[in-house]
Amino acid sequence: MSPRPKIGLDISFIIEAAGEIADQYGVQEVTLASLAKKIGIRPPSLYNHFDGLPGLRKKLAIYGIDKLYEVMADAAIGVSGTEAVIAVSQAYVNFARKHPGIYEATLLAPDPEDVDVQRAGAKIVDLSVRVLQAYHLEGEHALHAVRGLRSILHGFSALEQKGGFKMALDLNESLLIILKAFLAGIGQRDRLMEG
Amino acid sequence: MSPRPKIGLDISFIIEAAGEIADQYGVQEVTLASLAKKIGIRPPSLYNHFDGLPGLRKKLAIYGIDKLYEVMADAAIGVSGTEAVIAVSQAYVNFARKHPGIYEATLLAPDPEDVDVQRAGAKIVDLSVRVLQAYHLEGEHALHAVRGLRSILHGFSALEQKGGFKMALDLNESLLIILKAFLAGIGQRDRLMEG
DNA sequence: TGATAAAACTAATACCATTAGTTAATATAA
DNA sequence: TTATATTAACTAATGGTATTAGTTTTATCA
Repeated sequence: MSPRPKIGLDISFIIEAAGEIADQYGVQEVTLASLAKKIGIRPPSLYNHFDGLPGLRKKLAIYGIDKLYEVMADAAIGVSGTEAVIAVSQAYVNFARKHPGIYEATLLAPDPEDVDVQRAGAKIVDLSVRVLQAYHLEGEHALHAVRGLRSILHGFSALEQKGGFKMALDLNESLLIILKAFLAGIGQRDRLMEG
Repeated sequence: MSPRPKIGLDISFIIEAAGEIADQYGVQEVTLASLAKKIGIRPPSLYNHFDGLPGLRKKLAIYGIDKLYEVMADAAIGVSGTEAVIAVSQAYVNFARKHPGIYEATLLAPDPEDVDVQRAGAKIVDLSVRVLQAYHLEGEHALHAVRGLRSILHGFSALEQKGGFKMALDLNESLLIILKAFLAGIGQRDRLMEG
């Protein structure tokens, strides 16, 4: 059928290089110029591998979402209930800490509605739904809970990264307390009755 | 002492113009070129008002934080307890919806450790602490709770903006459920005993 | 071996921030 | 009121950026 591409730079290799730049210098430093320099080619040559800077950002976003999913799924192995939610959450936050640039790139896709981006993100949503099923939430309540968990995890990660938490107070302890509070609130049935 | 500046463009006017560009076209479109064009001067002239693009970003961040604080403080008037927390939270999220570019700029200061930026942000933290005092949290617990609330609000706002919530599910309902769950969990004393 | 297609390249363009140096106008001081 | 100092605009020039067009090299396949 279609002839194999000539032996050149592998697209995965290129995206990984972009991820390294993002983690090391920040996602804004991922330019066609810096990326080309890192892998030893000229900027225009990159257009053979993706559609300009927007194309690179999309591929990097999907790459990051996939990597994030992997560490979350791995953390979910062998645990259940609240313990599983916390393990998955800590994996999420630790990924953002270890790969600040790649994590930031996960939300920097030029078009969030893009099918490929959506499909990658859906896996994380599905995993979150499964892990929260221990709380036996009814119907839409499970979806609200997923939004809450994701809001906490992204908000916490982003604020930690951008220097939003300035107090001298243990960050891991904060995360644990926040998660436990949210999960306890999600778990109780009569929450809506009170004052 | 120091002579008054000649009648020229007011810095507040310039920053407001930058905010309009941010809200209309996205914060990435706030360039010295686009801003100069909007206010009818040449790009280099802007250097008389702030120190290049980083200087503009810092001023825009502080401007946004101040505006966000205003709507939050206004929402806190005449309410107390859980009602106050929810009112302030909704004001936060609504500000991010109404001013997506300005909101995004609040976290885009070139140096988050900058004294002026910190001072602006501290007012929001203080307000959050005061509003959460209804829960009579002991010592550090109040600070963990503030971090949690801020994580939820920023995470929710950012994900809503970046298209992170794709399900057809009412967003305001999600926010309310998330907040009530978190606050219920924060409120109960024996949370740490369970499973 | 020869044809094809991929992937590199050079050259050129347009837009961006930034710096240097200049000019005009205003406010302050005598 | 006049002279001076200061502010805020300007033009011109530089270097970095993405991007397009057109060319060349090279690997793969028939």
